[in-house]
Amino acid sequence: MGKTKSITTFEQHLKNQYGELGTESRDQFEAKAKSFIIGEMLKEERLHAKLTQEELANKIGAKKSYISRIENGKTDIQLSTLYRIFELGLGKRITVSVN
Amino acid sequence: MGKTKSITTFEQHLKNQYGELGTESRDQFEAKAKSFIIGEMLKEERLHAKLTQEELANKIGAKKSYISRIENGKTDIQLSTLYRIFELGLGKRITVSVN
DNA sequence: CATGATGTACCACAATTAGTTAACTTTGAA
DNA sequence: TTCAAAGTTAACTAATTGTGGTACATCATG
Repeated sequence: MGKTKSITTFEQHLKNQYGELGTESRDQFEAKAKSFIIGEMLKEERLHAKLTQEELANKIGAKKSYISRIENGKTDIQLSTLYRIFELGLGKRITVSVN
Repeated sequence: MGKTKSITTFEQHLKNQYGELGTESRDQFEAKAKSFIIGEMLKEERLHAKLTQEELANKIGAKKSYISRIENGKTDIQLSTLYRIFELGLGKRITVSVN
């Protein structure tokens, strides 16, 4: 069974990192929250696979600094990147579903 | 219950659209296949909501041509774009899970 | 503490998406 | 068939990811 994380779990954490909602819209805030969640999932899976950021980066032809940025939710990644990292890099299967 | 589509479903369709696997790598091929699947999901949900591409575009502050490109899998979108379209535009919830 | 391994931040640039406009094509209904 | 609405495509610009490289920070452990 796959793991799914709720956005609410990280809301407080994000407020600490980015400050209270104010200047930015709710949408932008949620986008950051979701990048953060993806990052958390990646870190979890990477550690589970016992790989360092550098090893994972090598597997997909990227640099460790890039993996770090994604894990910390600092960048909005493309779908193809999501697949490349999880499937090519970690041998996991990504599923996107609409509810 | 959310809908999930398999990549294999569209493999033949993609071969028709892009030709046989050859010059491009399997990875690139799968990336296209997945963009296509996302597009199919979007079209399905949009029609279910009884919206035209233009109406959906207006809801998220975009143009109909952009929606069309996504529905036809012609562009590799960012995660934030995926969320914006489905959640803001269609009121649906996107879930990304790792198996 | 000292050292090496791991992870993060910063800066710069190339490649690609995001977004617009406008023309063209398809579809469906009168 | 005609016409308008809906959808597709191309061309182009602007914004941002993707990427490399380097320096810095953190962590674990002898």
